[in-house]
Amino acid sequence: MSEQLSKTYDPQAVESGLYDMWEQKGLFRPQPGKKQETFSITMPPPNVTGKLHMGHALDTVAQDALIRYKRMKGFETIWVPGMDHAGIATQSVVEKQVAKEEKKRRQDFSREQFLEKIWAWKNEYGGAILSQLKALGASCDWDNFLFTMDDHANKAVKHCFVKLYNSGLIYQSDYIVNWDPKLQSAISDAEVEHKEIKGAFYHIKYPVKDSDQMLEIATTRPETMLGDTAVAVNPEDERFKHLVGKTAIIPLCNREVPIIADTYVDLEVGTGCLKVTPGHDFNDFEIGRRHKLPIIKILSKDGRLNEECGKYHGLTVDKGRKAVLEDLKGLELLVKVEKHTHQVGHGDRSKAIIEPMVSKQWFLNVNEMASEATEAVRDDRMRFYPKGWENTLFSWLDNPRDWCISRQLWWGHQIPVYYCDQCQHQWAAEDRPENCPKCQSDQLTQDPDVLDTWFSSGLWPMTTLGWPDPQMMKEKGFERFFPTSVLVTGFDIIFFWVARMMMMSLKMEKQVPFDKIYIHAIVNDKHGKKMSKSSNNGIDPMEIIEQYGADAMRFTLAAGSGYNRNLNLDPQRIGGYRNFINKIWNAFRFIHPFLEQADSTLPKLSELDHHERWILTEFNQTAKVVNHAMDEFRFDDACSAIYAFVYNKFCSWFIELSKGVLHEGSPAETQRRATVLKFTFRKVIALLHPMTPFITENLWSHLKSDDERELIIQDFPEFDANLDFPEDGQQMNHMVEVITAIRNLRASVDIKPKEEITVQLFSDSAKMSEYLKAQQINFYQLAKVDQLIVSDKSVSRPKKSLMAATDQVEIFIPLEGVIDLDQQIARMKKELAKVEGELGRHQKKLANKNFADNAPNEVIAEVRAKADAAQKKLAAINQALLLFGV
RNA sequence: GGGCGUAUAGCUCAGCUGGGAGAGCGCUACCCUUACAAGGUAGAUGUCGGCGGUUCGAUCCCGUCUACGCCCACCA
Repeated sequence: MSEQLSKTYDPQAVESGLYDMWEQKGLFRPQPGKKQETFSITMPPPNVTGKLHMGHALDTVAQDALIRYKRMKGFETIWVPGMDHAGIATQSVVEKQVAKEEKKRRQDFSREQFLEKIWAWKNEYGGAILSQLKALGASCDWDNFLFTMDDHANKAVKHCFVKLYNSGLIYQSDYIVNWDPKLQSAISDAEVEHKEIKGAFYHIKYPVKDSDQMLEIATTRPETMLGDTAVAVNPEDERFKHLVGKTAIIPLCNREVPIIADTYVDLEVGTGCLKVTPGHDFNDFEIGRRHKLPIIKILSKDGRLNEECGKYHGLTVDKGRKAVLEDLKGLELLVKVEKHTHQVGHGDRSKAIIEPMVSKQWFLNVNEMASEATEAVRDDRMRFYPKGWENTLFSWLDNPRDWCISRQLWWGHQIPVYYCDQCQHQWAAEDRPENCPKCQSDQLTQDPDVLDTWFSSGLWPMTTLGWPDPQMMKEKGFERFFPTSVLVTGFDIIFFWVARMMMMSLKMEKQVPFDKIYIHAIVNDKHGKKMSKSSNNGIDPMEIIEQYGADAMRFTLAAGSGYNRNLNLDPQRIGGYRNFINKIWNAFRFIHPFLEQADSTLPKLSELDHHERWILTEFNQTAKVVNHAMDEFRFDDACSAIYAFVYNKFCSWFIELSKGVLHEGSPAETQRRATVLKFTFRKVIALLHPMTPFITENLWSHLKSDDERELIIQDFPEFDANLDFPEDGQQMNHMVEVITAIRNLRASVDIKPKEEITVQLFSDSAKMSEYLKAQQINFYQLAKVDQLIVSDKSVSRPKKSLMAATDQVEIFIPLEGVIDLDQQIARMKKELAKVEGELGRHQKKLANKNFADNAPNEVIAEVRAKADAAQKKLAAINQALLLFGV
């Protein structure tokens, strides 16, 4: 007890060492608790290339708060951390590095060589984010850490793939996909972002063979005409009906193509004639299928025009477009150019313009899996918080398109499909086979593609718990922890990730992957703008932690998190909550010297005094609110309840009221008060621990007894009916009201804080009078009232005084000759008007027959009570005004 | 084009199943009161986006308009 406590809270000093202590003592590991229930969370694995940003911080804080809450409640908890190999992102980083340092391209290396480079990079630079999670206080179980490219994860992926392959859900097909020319890989629909681009409609004439007629088509992508294999019109279109079945000639390449009729063509749009490019347009691909049109690919992997394009071969799409237009102009086939803005797909990673392109890819048929997932949400086996997000999920799952799962990358899980070079047999296998099962040849080739990163992510909640290895599942407690309790994530990956986990888990294990899904807000800057490098409005969590401490940042994020979808973060708020942490710190400094006098248990309840019963009651209410809020993921409500209790109850009143007792009370009183202070404060920091683990654990070390363990595994406070004293609560509220009124009166005439005053109170209630008399000493401490006279209302009131009234008590401060009478009268008249207004409203309501007939009884009673109180107040003020001669 | 969401104090946001509005920050005044000036006490501020409707009563429910977000979508 002899150590010096700094006057202000110093986050660096307070927080340091605690994380290592928790970890070294194994407190993050699952431990059976008193509840006999489990609570598990799988951490959304951050990218190996990632740095902590505010979004992660919020995600982490929400999860950690839940885990700590449940751990303290006595659940056996596990929070499994991991890291994602982030196929595209990581490969790009290393490609850039190699380009810079060695002036080489990926293709200059063998696959094995390049993968070695990526692993080397990963081991050296990857995972910086993990230590940042620790700085935040994330109490995850590092012993169960998993990297998505670890052997075990790889086995899980292969196991799943083979199962799906053998059941026929995974198939290979020449299909039109989103091709990212920068990555030179296919990407899935979900990875395409549509952005508005200013382009143009080019109207082009196609000659009709053996005629002088021309068909006018409109397109935003004229260069794709080099791949046209038909022109389509609507079968009902009178303008073109007679041309159906004839042949059109594609200019520039002079290809003869059929003119076909297809209902897809809209009579109203464009010219009514549609050029059909099955190789490079999603709709045209479908039309092509219906009409068995040939497919001509005009682009190479890097997005340039290929050898099909004759003289345009080698040009980029952009240059090709210009050249094509130039030539059309020369042939007088370019009719007009209209400005037009339209949506163009971009790769969400590479930002490159996506080219629809036919290529051979692997697909997962998700039809059935999607409806299984939908059903599981509809019948409440999984529940979204807030519930509204399930619509977002449904909108996607309700019209599923097969998922393109192959990527033409090296970094990732290589597709476990093998080809026999001898007999062309193709099959999938979990372990690399030695021989072809058909012809026994040992000349085998594995499919070169890797799987979409989200394929492995989709298995994540299972993989991290040992699936599908029976031994490992046993060790990691799959039985106990799966389905996981809650998934905490942002709405931006509902499609990418949440939906995929649902599908995979239901397919593989016939179980949902999690019971609840808490979707938290996206963190923006204080004006609601997305934080981004280009706007330069990002707030770096690590800088905040350095400046204000992890606890202040955590509390800020938690206080801003409920069912909202945006959290607009104002750094000033963090400062405000840092002050709150400081408040806690100083409350402790106040209690600190008295700890030695405190007992370790509360005295008999009958011995507690009024204020002690009151603070225990208030704490009880707070604990109730916090528990409820935490169960519903209302971190905002939990935080504000604690915040209000600490400031408005514990510090402002209980500590203030305790000063007299502690300094001037009898030894027994002092000891009792010290005991209650300690008892309550211990509870408060326990209640706060999920939000602000560092300072609370630090303070706990001063407050715990020798045989008690760390706060992180202490009981979480809950409502305790034995410590609930409603009557004391009500009385105390009256006293607070009276004291506030006195302070108010003092302020109104600038009575200096140090100046002592006399106050006369009048009340009709004997009980109230008695109570107020008993509180006399507190009036001195809280409002510098050195003389308090309490009388019943038969006693005449002092003249020319400061006067105020509550519904039960009249308050007079006699200051004859000192006060400005007119000023006081004006103040009282203002108050009078306010109360009159209130009363009028209530009376009007009560007089309304419809109200009396229809409103519920309790509402009527409430209004009547309010009217009553207003009436009494009004009478008191009126009477006082009479005394003033008004 | 469809869908979702948001409009409440100067700023950022709460407001539970309808009974007449709250918090934090900021602001004003006065205080270095022996836990804390990262503090204390007191205070000011709102046609609860507009217009209709339901109801005894609407910030809350319904309709509609306006503004701003976000998501989805193949209008060539």
